[in-house]
Amino acid sequence: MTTPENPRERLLDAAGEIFAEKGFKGATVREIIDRAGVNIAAVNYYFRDKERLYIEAVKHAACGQGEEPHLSWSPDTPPAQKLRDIIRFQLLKLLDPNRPAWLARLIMRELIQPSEACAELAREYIEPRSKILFGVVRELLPPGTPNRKVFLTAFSIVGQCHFYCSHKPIIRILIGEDEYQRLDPTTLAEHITQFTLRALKAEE
Amino acid sequence: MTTPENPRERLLDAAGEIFAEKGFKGATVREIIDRAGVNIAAVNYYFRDKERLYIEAVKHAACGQGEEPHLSWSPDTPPAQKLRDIIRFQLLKLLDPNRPAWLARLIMRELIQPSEACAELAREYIEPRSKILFGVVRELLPPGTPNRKVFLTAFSIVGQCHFYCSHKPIIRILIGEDEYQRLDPTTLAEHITQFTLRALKAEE
DNA sequence: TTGACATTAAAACAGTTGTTTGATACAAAT
DNA sequence: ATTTGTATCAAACAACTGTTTTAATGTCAA
Repeated sequence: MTTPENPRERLLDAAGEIFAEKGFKGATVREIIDRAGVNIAAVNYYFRDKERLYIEAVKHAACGQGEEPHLSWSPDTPPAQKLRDIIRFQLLKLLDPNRPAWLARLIMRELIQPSEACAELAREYIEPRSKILFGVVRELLPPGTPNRKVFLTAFSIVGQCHFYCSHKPIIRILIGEDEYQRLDPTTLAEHITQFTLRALKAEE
Repeated sequence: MTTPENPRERLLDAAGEIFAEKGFKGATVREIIDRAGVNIAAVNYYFRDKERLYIEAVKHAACGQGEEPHLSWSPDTPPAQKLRDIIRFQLLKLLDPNRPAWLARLIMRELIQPSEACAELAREYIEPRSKILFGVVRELLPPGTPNRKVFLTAFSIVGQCHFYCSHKPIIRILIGEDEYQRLDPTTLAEHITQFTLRALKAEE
């Protein structure tokens, strides 16, 4: 990512990063303008104040996040393979250090303390994705399985995945830094997939 | 819960609440001492500074929240029953409406932005508890199962439980308020236990 | 060149922050 | 009664915060 030369976007980039890292109160405008390499008066000039900068930074981060590779299967793909793809895709997105990780933190902050900035973000982003998982789970379960069982199963899957992201600091302490480093997304994806498939296969 | 009259605990209670609500930076010591009804110098007197107050407040909220019924089984308890007890116990604690709601937010803040409190909490509180779960999982898996598989399995279990706490707002949106209200801890515990036991039984 | 406008710069502002001070009240022990 | 130590208080402190001001700079058309 090349750093843009116009101060407005430089501010947005720096702000998104630092706001995600330290929260709204924890981040100072001086630190932001310092990383952006602009004068402090620029935040008042391009945005009204710190809060307006925050809102714009969140929107900028959410929209500018590049296109995602869509999950699309051929009609005869076995549901077990679809499940594997979903889990792997999710874990890669949650744990890949190459990806800008601070967007996830921004969203987790909004989970705890929602602001109007990204209130609708979770809804527009998560809901369509969960619909896909619900469908695959329904394929894997016996026909006529009640709705409740479907999403309980789906939550068991997603819960396993997100745990490695949301509770990362604690996992790191529990199993030690060395062991943690060996937990690559592919290994985890395979474990969760097998774990889930066994639980579902024994279902009937 | 009656408010204690000694300033130290009054500070801890007020601090936990406000830190959870606004985060470490967002909360001011003046607001805390105001709610606690003590003088501002008390935070320096009983704790060294704001940060030490924060650490103690987190630990106080996580651990000191009433005595826990200890998990103790007779030597001939089958491991499957132990697992069921652990899951049920955990979910009851995570979703108990009597438990102040701000406790979860406080811990989630630590997960997003770990401070020294997170490390102390993990070592003093979480580690001993996880040891118990690791032991039960080891009983459930075939003898000689490698360590990594043990805690991957344990994380699959804990991940399923904590998901209902950490992602509560999203679950509420996804399945609707009515359906959410019907998700009592007992139902969830039974689902997760069955799900896990099936995954492990098919193991061999 | 001149003037108007957009942009950047440094400094100052006013308010809030965490923290410390020094005095005071109270109790128990000498 | 005097001393000793604990606990509490109002007040002040120094540092940092977001924001504003004011001046300087650059750009481009007339």
